[in-house]
Parts: sequence; C-alpha cells; structure tokens
Amino acid sequence: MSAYDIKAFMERSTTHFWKEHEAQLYPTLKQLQKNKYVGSKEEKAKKSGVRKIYQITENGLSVLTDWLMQPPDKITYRNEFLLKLFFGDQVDKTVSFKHINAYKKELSEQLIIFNSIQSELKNFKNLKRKPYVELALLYGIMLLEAEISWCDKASHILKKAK
Amino acid sequence: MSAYDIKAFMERSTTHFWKEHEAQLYPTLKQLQKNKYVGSKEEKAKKSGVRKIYQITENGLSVLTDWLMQPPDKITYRNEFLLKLFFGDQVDKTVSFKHINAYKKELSEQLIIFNSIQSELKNFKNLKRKPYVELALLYGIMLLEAEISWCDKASHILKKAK
DNA sequence: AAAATCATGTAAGCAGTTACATGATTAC
DNA sequence: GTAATCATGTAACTGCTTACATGATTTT
Repeated sequence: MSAYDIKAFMERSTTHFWKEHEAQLYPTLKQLQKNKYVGSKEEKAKKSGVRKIYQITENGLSVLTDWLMQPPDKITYRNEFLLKLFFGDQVDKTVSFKHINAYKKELSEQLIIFNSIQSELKNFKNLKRKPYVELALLYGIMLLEAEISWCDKASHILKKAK
Repeated sequence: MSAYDIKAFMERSTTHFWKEHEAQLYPTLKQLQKNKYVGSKEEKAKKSGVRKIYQITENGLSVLTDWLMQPPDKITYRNEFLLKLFFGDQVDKTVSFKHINAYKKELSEQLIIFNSIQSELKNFKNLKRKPYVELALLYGIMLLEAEISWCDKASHILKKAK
C-alpha cells in the first residue's frame, strides 16, 4: 500500500481505536524502510506524480508478528470529559448536565453508526479476518452502550445532589 | 499545594483518567506562574530543603472555570490491546485468547479496587465534592463491567470461528 | 543496610500536532 | 468555479517519556 492507502485504510477500520496523522505516516514509513522492515516501488499515480507502494519485508513481518504476540503495553489513557466533570464543583451544576447530555448525544450517534456497520458485516461471508473485525466492533458497541447507560445514572446522581 | 502534593493528589484521584509525569509537572507550574495563573511561596520542607507552595490566582481561577465550562476537546483515544487483537489473524488464534484472558484478569482486579473505593466513599458524608467523585468512579466501574462482559463474548466469538 | 518517602528539578530524545506547500483531476 | 480526491511531503512547535541528579529522613 501507499501512505495514502494506509491512511484511507486506517480511516475505514482502525480509526476508533488507533489514528495517525498523515504528517506522522510519511516519515514513519521512511524510517521503516531505513530499518529494512518495508521495501517500496514506484507507480504512476492516478492523477499526478508518483505513488510509492510499500510492502513489508520478511524481516518486517517477523518483527510485526513478534510484537503482536507480546502482551500490549499499558498506554496512557486520558479522558478530558471525565476530568472536567470531576472538577464540576468549581462551576454551576447546569454545566455538568450540559456536558453529560452533549456526551450522550455523541455516543448515541456513534452507536447508530456502529450498529449499521455490524449489519453490513453480516453480509461478508468469506472474509478470513471477519471474527477479528467483529471483536473490535463489538467492543465499540458494548462500551458505547455502557457509557450511554452511565450518562443516565450520572444525571440522576447529579439531580439528587444538593 | 506543592508540585509534590499535586502529584500525590493526582495519584489518589485522577490517575484512572488523567496522569502527568513529575517531569512535566515542574516545568508546567513554572510556566503557569510566568503567565500569572498561579503564585507561589516557599516553606521549610519536612525532610530537607524547601517546599514551593503554589496557589491559583484570581485570573487563573477565571481561566480555569472558563475552560471547565467549555465542552471537552476530542482527544486521541488509543487502545493497543484492540489494535493487536484486530490483527490477530496474523498470528495463532491462541495468542488472541491469551491476550483476552490477561486483559480480563487485569480488569477484574481493577474492578475489585474500584468497588472497595466505592464502599469507602459511602462513609464520607459531608464532602461537597462527593457527587463529582461518585460520577467518575461509577464511570470506571460501569466501563470495567462492560469490558469484562465483552471479554467473555469475545472468547466465544473466537471459539466458534474456524 | 536497603528501600521508601519527601522534595526539587534538568537533559535528551522521541512522538504528536498544526500549518504549510504543491499540483493534477474529478465531482458538484 | 469551488470543493473534494489523489498524492506527496516539510517545518515548526509543543507535548511526552525516560533517565539522571541530589540529598535528608523515616520505615522495613
């Protein structure tokens, strides 16, 4: 794939749990090539100039699978929404209600999208990767549902608080 | 509070949704003071040297409350666990099972901790901030429960996948 | 005697973000 | 004609992480 293709692929598939900026993608691929984890060839681009097509090397694949097999690193999780809510006593209570309601709306919209992706996925019968896509999607759906139900409880807690 | 106090406070309270490294804390406070958002005075430290006690200024408080009132920014969410699982087709299926089981174990241990914090919190009767602490804690508990139940479903999906 | 706590920070390197720059083609 | 798509990247800045440095006191 080209950097551009990778970007499009990520936007379609990993965007909800892993994003990269284009400005990070180009130098990263260059670095990977320097380390011989990927090779590249050039093609005529559809509209102008050249497309650089990258392909993983044998060594790159072995490094990748090694990485996939190791337990995931604990990476920093940050939730600005919760941070603001946690210090909600510094502002008027209506502010927290607004934040919760806006958050719930976003979550609900996202859930609709995930549910429709799930329906579409059922039509793909002979996709080898299907169960792995399903897992990630189900994770998204279940977490969204939990967050939505938290929103309702949270509003309730705030309401009865003096 | 001093930088050291802030660090201790964060570890007790915000650690599950916002962490900062000490090495970030010291220069950040310096920057805040330069911008007149905080002032500082020096005290004798308990064990050796001096303690720098920071206090928010009027202007700092007004900037803070303005920030609290604005809807949260969408910050990058990254989940390395899901990323590895998503590409689970590149490695043996047992690898994904292991990842899921290890993840579930971690979540369960965390849930026990959160539940005990929740029990303790009930004893604090006249804490003004209590409902806001409760909200954040409940969020953690509900999300953990959802993730744990996802783990079981995920194992099941993988089991019936060829 | 060693490790943890209290308390301050600096330095170096890597990662992430935003803005900028270029240019053809295609869809509205 | 304007916006979106295809396709590449660079530059400048900001943020994050790891390691290092110092030193007294208290707990194990």
